[in-house]
Amino acid sequence: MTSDGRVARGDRTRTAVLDTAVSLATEVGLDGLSLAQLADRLGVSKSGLFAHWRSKEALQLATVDRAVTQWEERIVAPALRVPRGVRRLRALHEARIGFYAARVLPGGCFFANTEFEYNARPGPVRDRLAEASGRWTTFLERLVREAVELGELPADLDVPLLAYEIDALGISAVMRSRMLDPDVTYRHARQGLLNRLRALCPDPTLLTEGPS
Amino acid sequence: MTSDGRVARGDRTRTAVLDTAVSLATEVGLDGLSLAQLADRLGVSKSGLFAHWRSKEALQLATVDRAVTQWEERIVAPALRVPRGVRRLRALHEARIGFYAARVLPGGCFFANTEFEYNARPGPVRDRLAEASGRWTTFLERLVREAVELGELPADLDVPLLAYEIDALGISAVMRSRMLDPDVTYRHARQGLLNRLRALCPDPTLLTEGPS
DNA sequence: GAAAGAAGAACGACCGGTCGTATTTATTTA
DNA sequence: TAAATAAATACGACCGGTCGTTCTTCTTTC
Repeated sequence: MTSDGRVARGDRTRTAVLDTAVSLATEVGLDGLSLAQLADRLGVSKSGLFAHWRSKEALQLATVDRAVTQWEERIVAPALRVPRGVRRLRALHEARIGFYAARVLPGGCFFANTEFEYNARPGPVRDRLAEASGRWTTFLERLVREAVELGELPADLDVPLLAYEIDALGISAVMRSRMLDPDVTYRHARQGLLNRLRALCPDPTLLTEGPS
Repeated sequence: MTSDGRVARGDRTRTAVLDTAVSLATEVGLDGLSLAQLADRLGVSKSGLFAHWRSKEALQLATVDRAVTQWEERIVAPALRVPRGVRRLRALHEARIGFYAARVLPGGCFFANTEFEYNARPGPVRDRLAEASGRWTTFLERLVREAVELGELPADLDVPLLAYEIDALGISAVMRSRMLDPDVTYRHARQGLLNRLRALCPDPTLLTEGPS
């Protein structure tokens, strides 16, 4: 951004490049991303990329950041527009499934490919992903805690454990939907959360309607 | 194997190479595996590998097969030595967690790195992994069904759904243990399964003791 | 001495990265 | 307003290095 708030022309092209980089890395992996291929898809020359990022690693880092932003825009933001409580928990779950379902069919999904490439390998990329994972976990636990405070879930609930169980249903949905039948996978992921909440939630009317 | 059942000398060296390849791919990923590095670690020359496999791709495929075998020896086989029913389900879960925990700390884990590299990318590697995933799912459902038939779980249980939920707790344990704290992750994975079974199992004595 | 096997140099292809040049864009001058 | 100049950007060619793969050479063994 320029100092007066307008979006500089360079920033626009940067974002366009990064969006393409995310979608390319979604297909071939962040490691498999080659600058020649990226430049080809963008219709620019390879050396032009070095005008915006000093190295491939810098571009990869920016790509990760962009993917994190996309994730939060696509999953976190919509859920926050739903009333808090278990309804919001289910909306988040649904948004997550939808996010992956939408991208799994044409190609892959950035996080599904990237987190597993880089986890446990020290380095700046891993650090960013670990940071994003931590933010995500904290966010999930906050949502569960809010539902408890609203009285929609038992007061003596193990909040981190339920957050983990919810996350588990989402993660496995991502993974299994790409190896096995996506339809039954997503159905199981939805039903699993519904069962879990039904067992905990004293007010059944909160769970009667389908996913928002 | 030779026709009379003895293990041919060539097969022994092939297996040794593949074990090293699995452990190397566990660290750098199946894509990141380079023949020079593999030959180095084996103390042989790069061209020697071409005597056993006609191309790198053939060696990668054999590496995947070897990893699947290791998985089944390390996780499935021990669980089958435990009495069937919910005890066996918990033993399988525990074996899975232990398998990953043992390999996560030094480096990575083959499947955690590889399945996500290759899922949704068509090709022979993906096909093998999908096939192994299907076998695993079928196996899990068989174990759940056996517990139902023993009367340890309700007769009207949704078997595939519970199998999915169990698998979900394992998958997410693998994933999260590498980005976030492994100890709390594995604890959640164990407790999650215990809670789920406790809610279903009419006989509490089956769940009193700790993991085998 | 001949056959077999492994070792290592040599190959084409591709990678990330650099550089000199041409083309576009913006600013100044008449 | 139109022409001229300055600045920024994009481009294709090229470099060193690594990859998978092949081919030649040398050692070993019967």
